[in-house]
Amino acid sequence: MTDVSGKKRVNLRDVAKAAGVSVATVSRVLNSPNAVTEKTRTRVQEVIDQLNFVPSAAARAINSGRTRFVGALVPTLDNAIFARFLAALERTLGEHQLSLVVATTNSDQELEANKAKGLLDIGAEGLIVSGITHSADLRALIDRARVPTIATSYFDKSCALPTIGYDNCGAALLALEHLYDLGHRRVAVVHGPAQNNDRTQDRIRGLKLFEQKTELSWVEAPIGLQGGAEAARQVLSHGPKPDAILCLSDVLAMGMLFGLQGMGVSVPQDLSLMGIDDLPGSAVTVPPLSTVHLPVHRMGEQAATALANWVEHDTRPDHQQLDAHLIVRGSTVRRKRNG
Amino acid sequence: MTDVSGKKRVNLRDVAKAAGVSVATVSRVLNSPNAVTEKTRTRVQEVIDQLNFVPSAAARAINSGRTRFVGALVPTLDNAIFARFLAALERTLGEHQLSLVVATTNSDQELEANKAKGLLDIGAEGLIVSGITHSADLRALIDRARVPTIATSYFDKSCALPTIGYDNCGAALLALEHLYDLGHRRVAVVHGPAQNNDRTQDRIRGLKLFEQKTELSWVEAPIGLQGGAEAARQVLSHGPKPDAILCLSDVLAMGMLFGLQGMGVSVPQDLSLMGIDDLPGSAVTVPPLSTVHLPVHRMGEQAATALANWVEHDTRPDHQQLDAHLIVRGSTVRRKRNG
DNA sequence: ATGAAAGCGCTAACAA
DNA sequence: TTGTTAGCGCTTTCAT
Repeated sequence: MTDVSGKKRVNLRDVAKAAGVSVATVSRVLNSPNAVTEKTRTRVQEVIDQLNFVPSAAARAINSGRTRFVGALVPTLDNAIFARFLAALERTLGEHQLSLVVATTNSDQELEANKAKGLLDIGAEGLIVSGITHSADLRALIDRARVPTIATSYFDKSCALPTIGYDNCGAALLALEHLYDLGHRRVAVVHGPAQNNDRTQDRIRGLKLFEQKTELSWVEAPIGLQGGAEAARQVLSHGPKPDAILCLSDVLAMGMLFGLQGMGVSVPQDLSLMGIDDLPGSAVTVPPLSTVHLPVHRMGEQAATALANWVEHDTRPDHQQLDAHLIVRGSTVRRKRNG
Repeated sequence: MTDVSGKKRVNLRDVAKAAGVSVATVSRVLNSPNAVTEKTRTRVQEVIDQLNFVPSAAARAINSGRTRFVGALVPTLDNAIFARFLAALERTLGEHQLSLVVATTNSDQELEANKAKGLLDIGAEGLIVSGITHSADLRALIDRARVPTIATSYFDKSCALPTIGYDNCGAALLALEHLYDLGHRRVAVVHGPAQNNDRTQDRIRGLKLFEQKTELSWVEAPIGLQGGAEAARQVLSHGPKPDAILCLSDVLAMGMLFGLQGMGVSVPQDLSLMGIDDLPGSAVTVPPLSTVHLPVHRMGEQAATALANWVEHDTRPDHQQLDAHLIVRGSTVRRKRNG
């Protein structure tokens, strides 16, 4: 702290002096209270409270090697799905007395590696990354520094990093199967930028597994309501009208809903529409959006807990698969005989 | 860093030894390069690069008092408006080599004070808070510790803290005047939880200034699409149908749009609808949303720059008012004679 | 311009 | 159980 204030911060020695004990004892009541007599402990604690003593995080870090914060690298804050994830992450890390430093990567692997390095340089004890595809630099960095690092939003037990996430491929398939079951055969798929985004790539891969049974067309659009709305135009202007539109994220689907509405296309009368994510708002759109629920909140909690344990007790977590499940609402209906 | 890895991190001494200079010299090329001969400087720099030396942030902090990070306290991440603000804040702080630690307060002043204390304890050099109303604890904390702190999302030059934000009262008024100009006299106002949220309170205050000229009714709803959608029911079930609905945030307005749509009410034919915020998605709703643009992105940039300068050069920033302006789109139209 | 050395506030051996 | 003391890696006088 740039001690602008006159009197400098109270330190261990001040407390020790005031309590009539040694610095070691004060340090003990802070770090291993059981190693101190109850009597001295309470006395010291009183002095600590009275003097409003707060141990210097820096001094502590330099000795114990603990900084008590971890870093999270996410593509963007500007998407409710990550914001929700981070909210849960932060809350749960807090329960473990860990702070969270957020860095956004804009889905740029080089930027991601740089920011990760920055986080490590300032002492991050662990890292949360999105997905399993990262630059060689970042992988080397994590390897070399042996930083506890968890990959999220993706489940892949063959990944070198522990993954905590869902099966993106399966989630997409869940959606497409639902549309298939409803009789839709011609499906337009709208997805965010696939480059540098393995979650999206994996969802696309899932859909391709189904390509014999359905006729798929593809549109890439920037994530966001705008992107979804603009995609509507593309979907309807090229080729024959699809039976259904599958957006690989809910914001895209909401944007699509507006886009279609603007063009006079009714959902689900004219075509079915689905998303993936299940944002809170997806239940109140008109019609309410069928989607695949992705448990990002739980993902945040589990990632936080796993990372905290790894950092604190050096216990590397196992991969954790979270369940993604279909949510059928009003935006998807059985295909009418003469569409 | 809990040095799990075998060989420990390179330190200043290692560099000094390898370069054949003293630790002081190495420290100098790091912190005041001009105080060193070009020759030695380059030589030392080479060794630094070669050994991949990164100064310990903790050790640096303990000496210089600099931790190079600041904290931001926001009500929630789960609202695009804050996410956008933080994105800009983070980006711009990065340009000043400052990291950002985010803490969410859930609009709870006590929680806010606790989290602020936590941030300060771990060495935050500055703070960004939302609004100007805070617990006595927090005010005392900021005062006592003399932490550079900027209040955002609110402009009030009489505030003890420098404020960087817009005139919430005026922004709301801008919206209501627009509705008034279109001939609307009966306006339902939908706002988020007002308790503990001075931005909302100030917007409400603004509207009340206009209460002689318009007949205002009030509905409070949780922020989010859901909240907005549910508010639709309330707005239309109590009392006579309003000429227009003014939502004090865009997400609420979007939710309202869905809610109305679900009830068979057309915007803007049956009534006009406005928001405040101007989210990117607000331009693509159907109809596109009239709103008041709040420059949160610029706010993030300016807050970051101001805080960075305060922290680095001890220059307390002035209050900065950002311009909020009306955006007229399709959701508001002139009131028809026989509504 | 450079180096030697004294800390910064704390933790962790080690001793008592 | 408690105290003494040696660092941790760096910055910063103060000499040279």
